[in-house]
Amino acid sequence: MFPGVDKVVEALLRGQESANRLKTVLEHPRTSLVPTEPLFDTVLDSFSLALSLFTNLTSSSPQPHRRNMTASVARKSPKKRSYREDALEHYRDDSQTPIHDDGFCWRKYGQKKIKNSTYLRCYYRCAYAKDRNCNATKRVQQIQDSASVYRTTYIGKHICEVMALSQPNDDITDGSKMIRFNKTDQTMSESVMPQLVSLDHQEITIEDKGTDQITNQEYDNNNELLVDDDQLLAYQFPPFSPGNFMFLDDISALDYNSFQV
DNA sequence: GCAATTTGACCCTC
DNA sequence: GAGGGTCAAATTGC
Repeated sequence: MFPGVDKVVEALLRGQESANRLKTVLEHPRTSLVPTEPLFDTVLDSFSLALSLFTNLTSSSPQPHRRNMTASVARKSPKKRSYREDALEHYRDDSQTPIHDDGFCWRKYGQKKIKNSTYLRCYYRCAYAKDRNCNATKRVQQIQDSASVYRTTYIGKHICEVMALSQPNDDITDGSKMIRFNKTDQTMSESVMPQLVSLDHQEITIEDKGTDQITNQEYDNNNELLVDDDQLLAYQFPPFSPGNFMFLDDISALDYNSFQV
């Protein structure tokens, strides 16, 4: 078997496990106090990881799940953000349907007719931009007539999500509370930390052909994926794109023969 | 009444 | 001056 395929399957199985938990929670909404969002995140992160590993295995073809990370540049004007010089982290996704439900809450703040384009470009920012000083924004624009391709560009990091993960005890916003889990909820505590992905002990190198970016992933003795803050943000931002999302039923459709050397 | 969306104006970069 | 991103008042919907 092609090296690394077991990692992909491992990540998919983890996503499946979380999906099953989510199903259980949704089937008993009245008796379950478990929030669904962490489970959603775990499912989506697992599939994002699987896709990253999978595209690395098949890197001879163009990668649909591409990231274009650029370094942050100091803002020249405090009032106006330059979309060229103040380049924050970017993620672009082309899909046949506009991404409305990507796991984050967006608020539309504008739309504009773009030159040489038939369609309007819509601008969204994080709904918690003011409350949590989250600078994440996204643009959605239909770019092709025939195939109805929608390009969604994510810019900036979701600070609000990081805050949600790092503040398990206190209020995040006025009137909203985070639910604290005790040891009996250990499975949920694991779900709240989606960056910890149990895999075999080894190092994986992910090379992004589009940006020539190489990422090394290390695993500790506890079979947990070691992810630094930047990697965490990269994985959770955005959690997934529908065009690249692989449903559980599709796992069986994996062509393992293609991994034969 | 409040929140989300719309839309024209404003501002910044090239 | 053109093009694109954001602001903020007006509008709409719940």
